Amino acid sequence: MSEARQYHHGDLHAAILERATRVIEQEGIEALSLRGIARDLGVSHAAPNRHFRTKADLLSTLARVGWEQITEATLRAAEEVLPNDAHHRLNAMGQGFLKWALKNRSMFAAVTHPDVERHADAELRQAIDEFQQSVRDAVVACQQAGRLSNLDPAIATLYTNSVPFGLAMSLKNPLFGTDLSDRDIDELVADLIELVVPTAEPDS
Amino acid sequence: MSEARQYHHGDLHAAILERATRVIEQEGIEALSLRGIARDLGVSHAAPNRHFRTKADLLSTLARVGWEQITEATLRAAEEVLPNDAHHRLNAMGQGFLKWALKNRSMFAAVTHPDVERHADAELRQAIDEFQQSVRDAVVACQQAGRLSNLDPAIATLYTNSVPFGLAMSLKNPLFGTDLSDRDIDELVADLIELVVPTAEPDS
DNA sequence: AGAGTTTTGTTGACACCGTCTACATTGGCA
DNA sequence: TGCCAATGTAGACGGTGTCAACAAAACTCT
Repeated sequence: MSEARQYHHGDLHAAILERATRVIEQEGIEALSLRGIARDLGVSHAAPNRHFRTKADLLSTLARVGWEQITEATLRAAEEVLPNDAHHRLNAMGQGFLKWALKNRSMFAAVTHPDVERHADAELRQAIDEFQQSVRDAVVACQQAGRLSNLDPAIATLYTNSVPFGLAMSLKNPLFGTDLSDRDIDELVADLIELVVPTAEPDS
Repeated sequence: MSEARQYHHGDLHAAILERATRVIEQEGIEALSLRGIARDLGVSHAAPNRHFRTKADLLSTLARVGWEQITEATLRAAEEVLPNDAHHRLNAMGQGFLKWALKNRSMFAAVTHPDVERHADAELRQAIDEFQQSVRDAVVACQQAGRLSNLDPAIATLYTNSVPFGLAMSLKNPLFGTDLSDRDIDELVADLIELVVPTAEPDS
C-alpha cells in the first residue's frame, strides 16, 4: 500500500503547494509551472487543474499562505519581546517581518510576485487586510504612548509597513550588492529596524 | 513612402522597447510577449529576436533603462532643491525616486520584476551600481554634515535606498488598500520622505 | 450492502509562447 | 558595382496553460 501508484493521490492539493515552494526556492519563481509540478508528483499534467484552476490561482494561494505566516510571525515576535511596551512591540514586529522574509524566500517571492495583484481573490485580500490591521493597531498604540503622535495614522502605518518590505526586497536581491555578508543577520536586522522604530529614548 | 510596409522597419529596437512599456502599462507585465509585440508592430514573430535574443534580455534592457532614469531623476531632484545642503539633497533624492516610481509604473514594474535578477547582464549591473553609488555619496555627505554620523555607511545607504523602494511598492500595489487617494501626491511624498531623511532640525 | 452522485485524476486537444535554423531582402561599404 | 553584414521572414520544435470528454475512486443515502 506504499509505493504503488494510486489513482487518487491522497492530498494532491497540499502536495502541490509544498512542491511549488520547493521549486521556487531551488529554481526561482520564474521556473514554476503547473505541468512541471504534476510531473514531479507523478501525476497527469492536468491534475493540478482540479485544485488550482489557473496558475494565477496557485500563486494567489501561495501569497495568501505567505501573508498568514507574516501575520503570525510578526504577532508572535511582538508578544515575546521584552520590555513589552508599545515601541518595543512595534520594533519587534518589524524585526519579525524582516527575519521571516529572509528565511522564507520562496514565500516572500510569491507575496511580491507581480501576477498576484491582478487575480487576487477575496481570501488573499482578507489575509493582507488582517496583517495591515495588526500593524495599524500597533502603530496607533505607539502613538498613544507618545511617539509619532503628530502623524496621520494612515501615513505612519504606510511607513512602518513599507520599510521592512523595502529592506527585505533589497536584501534578497543579489543585484543590490550590499556587501553585508559578514554581518550577523540578527544584529543587522536589529540595527536597521532601530532606524524605523527607535526603541531608545530620543536625545534630549 | 509612408505607410507602405517596408521590409526593414527602420528602428525596430526602439519600437519594441516603446511598445513593451505601453503593454506593461495597459495590460500588466504578465501580458508581455515577444510575439505579441511583433504582432502589434506588424512584423514577423521572430523579428524581435534580432534585437533581444531572449525575453529576459528585453526585460533586462527595460530594467537598465529604468535604472538610468532613476539615477537621472534623483540627481536632478537633488540639484534643484533649495536650500541645497546635504540633508535637503538626500531628502530630495528620496522624493525624486518615489515620484518617478509613481509616474513610470511600467518601468518600475520592469525594475522590480523577479525574472530580471537572474539574467542580469553587465550593463544592467552597472546601471544599478551607478545609482547605488550616487545614493551612497549623498548619504556620506549627509553624515559628514553631522546627521546619522554614528552609523555604518553601508547600513545607512541600505536604509536610505530601500525605504523609498518599499514605499513605492506599497503605494503602487492596489492590494495594499491604503486609502490615500484624496491626498495630494507631492504632499504625501514629502511627508513620507521626511520620516526617512528629516530636514527639520531635531528637537532639542 | 448497493446504487447513484460528487470528487478527483487521465487523456487528448487547442492555442499560445520562446527560440532555433534556414532563407530572403536590404543597406552600407570597399 | 558588387559583396557582406545587418535585418526581417517562414517554418519548425518543444514547452506551457487551459479546456472538454472520459474514467476511476470516494462519498452518501436508503
